[in-house]
Amino acid sequence: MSESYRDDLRSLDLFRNMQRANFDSLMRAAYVQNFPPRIDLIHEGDTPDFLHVVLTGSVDLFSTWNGRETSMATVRPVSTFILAASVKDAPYLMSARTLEKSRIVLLPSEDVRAIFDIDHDFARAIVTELAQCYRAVVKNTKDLKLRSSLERLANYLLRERGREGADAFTLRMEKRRLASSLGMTPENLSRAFKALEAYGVQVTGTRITLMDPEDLSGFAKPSPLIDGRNT
Amino acid sequence: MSESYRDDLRSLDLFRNMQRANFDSLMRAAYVQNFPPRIDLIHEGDTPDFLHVVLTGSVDLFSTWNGRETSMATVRPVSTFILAASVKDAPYLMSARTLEKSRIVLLPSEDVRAIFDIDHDFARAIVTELAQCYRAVVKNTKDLKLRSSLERLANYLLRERGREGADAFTLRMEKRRLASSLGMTPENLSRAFKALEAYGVQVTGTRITLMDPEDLSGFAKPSPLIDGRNT
DNA sequence: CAGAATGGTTGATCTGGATCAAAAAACGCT
DNA sequence: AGCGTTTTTTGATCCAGATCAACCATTCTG
Repeated sequence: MSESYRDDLRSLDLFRNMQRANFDSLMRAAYVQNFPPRIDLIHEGDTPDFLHVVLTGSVDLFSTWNGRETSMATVRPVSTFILAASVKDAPYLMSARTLEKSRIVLLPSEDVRAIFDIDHDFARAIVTELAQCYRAVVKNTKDLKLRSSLERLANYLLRERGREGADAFTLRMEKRRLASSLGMTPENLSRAFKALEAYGVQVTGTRITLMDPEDLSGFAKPSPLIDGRNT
Repeated sequence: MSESYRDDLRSLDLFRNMQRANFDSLMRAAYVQNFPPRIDLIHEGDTPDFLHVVLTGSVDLFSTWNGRETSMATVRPVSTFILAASVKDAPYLMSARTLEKSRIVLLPSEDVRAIFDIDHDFARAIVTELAQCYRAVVKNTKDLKLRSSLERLANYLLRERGREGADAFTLRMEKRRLASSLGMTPENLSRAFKALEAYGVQVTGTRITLMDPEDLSGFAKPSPLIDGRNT
């Protein structure tokens, strides 16, 4: 494992405060792998052999049932995924596939659990991370159950604006996946963008410009308890 | 705090393995309160001063946005709620109200965090609990995004049957709340029950009888990755 | 026990969003 | 650059589920 990857991992909240010796031991068991786009990394129902960390590229977490499929989340560098399954040693609830060429670190779940048992700072970091994940999913549920698809899109755009810190930005995923993650069809997303023109949303390909964020915000009614990133 | 309450708490996975001294210190700071039905216990957005434990009765976790409201979960004895907010010291994402007369233990979040810092077994238990909660919400999201309301109801009934271990059972909540927790309207729930008669579902008031669980199951297509209780 | 709430059901209607079909645009790939 | 594939858009139609309104059934309460 190269030094630079090591440092990337060490900079994550999850690994930052653990003891050096434990981090080193975790790293010795780890290995890095490069994947082409659209490769299945894990399949829901499988045993969580590894905790995954995305170093570069991006990964789609999705689920299927009865021939249907929905996008649950997107994982971007540098962050981990399927921590809950790893620490509980319970089957994956979601599948994962690369969206683009991606470099991914695999940490054997067994080692993660072993070090969790002996390193209190690591345990603490895991708690914080899990609580964060839990709260993110709760917010997502509120978004789904309390808002219409148009409202979800509007709030999504405002969140992206917040991330970027600018009124114009580029969508970070293709529209079909955005539609799925917002719980709607691609056709409907297209029409929803049209409908938001009335609130100053301009769309050119993947380029979004919010001409009147105040107006859009008046419609979207964002709430820190649904849209907040840190709360 | 009476002995019997103490034992009820101690029997929870969350507190079972922590050191006696730490458990005692947590109990000293705790107090028990009785609430009548339909009392607001916490309000989303507030600061999480206490970790709550339901001893008797039941509590509804719900969320609101823009004048709408949705039921997120029901907490039944003996279990805790809003653990994530407590350990993160971040605002509640959900509100809570008693459904019936309830006895509830309040543990100051501050003490929970302090003891979490010094008791590794407690930390471990918190991780397990949070991972469990996280996975429950993920399953709920899959239920919402991948299934129609009729399918959600059918699977709900099959899960209740599994819990009870019998083909006939009584709904544990009023239908209006069931509707909300399944993400539908009361009117629609009523019609959905009608529609499931075709699969041997008999409804008399709150009494449900599944005349042909196999047939219902063939329609509902339950999956351990959505409906499983322990996985 | 009457009468008022509250919860549940039923019917009629409406609408958000899905589905189907097809054209247009964007994106590889050789 | 040019061809085939995939994505996106547009239009037409359909359907699940929401809404509105009325009515019935409970249960609470004075």
